[in-house]
Amino acid sequence: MRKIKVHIADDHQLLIDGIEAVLSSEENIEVVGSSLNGEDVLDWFASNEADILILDINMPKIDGIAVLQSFLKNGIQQKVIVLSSYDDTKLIKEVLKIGASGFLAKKCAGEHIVEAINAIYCNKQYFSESVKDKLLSTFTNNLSSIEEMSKESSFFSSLTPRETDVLKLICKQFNSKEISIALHISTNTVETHRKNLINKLKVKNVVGLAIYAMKNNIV
Amino acid sequence: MRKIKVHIADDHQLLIDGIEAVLSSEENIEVVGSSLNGEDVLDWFASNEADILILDINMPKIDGIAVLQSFLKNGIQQKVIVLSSYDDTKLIKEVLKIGASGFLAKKCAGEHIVEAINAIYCNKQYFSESVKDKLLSTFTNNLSSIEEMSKESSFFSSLTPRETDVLKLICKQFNSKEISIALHISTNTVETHRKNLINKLKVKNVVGLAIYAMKNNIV
DNA sequence: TTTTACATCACTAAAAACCGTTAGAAGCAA
DNA sequence: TTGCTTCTAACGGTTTTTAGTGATGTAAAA
Repeated sequence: MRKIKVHIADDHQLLIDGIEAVLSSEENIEVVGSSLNGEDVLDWFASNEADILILDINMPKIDGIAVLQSFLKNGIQQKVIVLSSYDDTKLIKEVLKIGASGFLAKKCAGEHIVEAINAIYCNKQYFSESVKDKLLSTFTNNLSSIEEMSKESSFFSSLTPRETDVLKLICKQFNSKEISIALHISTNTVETHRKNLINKLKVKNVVGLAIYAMKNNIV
Repeated sequence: MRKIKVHIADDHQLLIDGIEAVLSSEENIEVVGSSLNGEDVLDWFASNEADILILDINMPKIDGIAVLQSFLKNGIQQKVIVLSSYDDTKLIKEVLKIGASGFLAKKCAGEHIVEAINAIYCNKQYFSESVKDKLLSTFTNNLSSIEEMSKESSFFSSLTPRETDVLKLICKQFNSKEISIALHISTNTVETHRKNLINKLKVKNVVGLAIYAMKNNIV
């Protein structure tokens, strides 16, 4: 019998080992590789292949979203199950749009990951219960959700290097003046970057920025 | 042979199942229970016992710190291995002070959890490599670290209910006026709570508050 | 009973953040 | 070349946060 080849990507080795241990009792599933960050995922898939990629969103360097976008850009048809700590509706829609086949919240049980792998291997989709609920409530609460989805697009448009620099320092609780000194630029420039960050990430203030940064492991 | 009884507490069922799967291959270790939040941990330990508690810091309702404090308060001598996504020096020192015997960053490998359980069962301490590095660098960088530790004490002194209310709304990117409306109090009061939060948590501004909230799963 | 912690509100003044808009220079790609 | 993005910078103005200090009522704890 041909086994389903799985690659696991998560920045917590403990979770990788855990999932691997869960899957080891499944006879038709084989873990063929793992990565601790998005860069490693792309490197691995450049010279290897797997049937299914289990991909965490929150990873350092290159995050899960960027990995999916890279697959999309390069026309790689990879079956992906997205893992996330947050079952955020925006996040779910976004990853589905950019090519994920399934979405599992980390709070779901280990058995579901087996179900998800089997379902997606058979070209089905898979969502954990909590995720289904979230999605349904959005559709019932808002009839124009399709338009909204397109508006929400490019929500995860990646930040420029400089914006990332500024964001990191914001999260160190630096104010604009301190950031300007650290980066050797004027405070006006720092404030421009701040404004652009707030607009780009569609948040209201620095708190939104900090939370975005935390959720996306920029900190 | 008597098996080491282990209880696992983490808000991600997937991680619990993973650790359980990792431990299932160990003959001398037995998982006797698990909890998805701090409240469940306290309930469980009220009528059961385990040799070792593997305790995640970031949990909803009652977090890991509060669980440890509760053990301390009630004179319960429980061997605890603390799990955390963040190998923050402050955090490590704090949990050791309030009774943890070991500290594992989630980014460490599954095998280390087995090592940690065995070591702590024999009344030793256990730290993952990254944690050791962090601690050492603090001691070398700062000779007066002992005094600092005592200063840092009560860092995690829990917030009052009202402060928590305000903090939650801050994390929703509400400003003071919006918070005052939401909580039916004056903006002056809201600003007092903000000030107290900033002083109590020893942060510089709202960003520090937001990050604290994220790390402690208040959001 | 006295102290302590908590929640509430107020006033001032300075610092910082936020908003909108404009615009030049550099680099890269169609 | 032209268009696009990024980084840089500036101006003027409004809103919000932060810091410091003080004060009151209430309820629980010592």
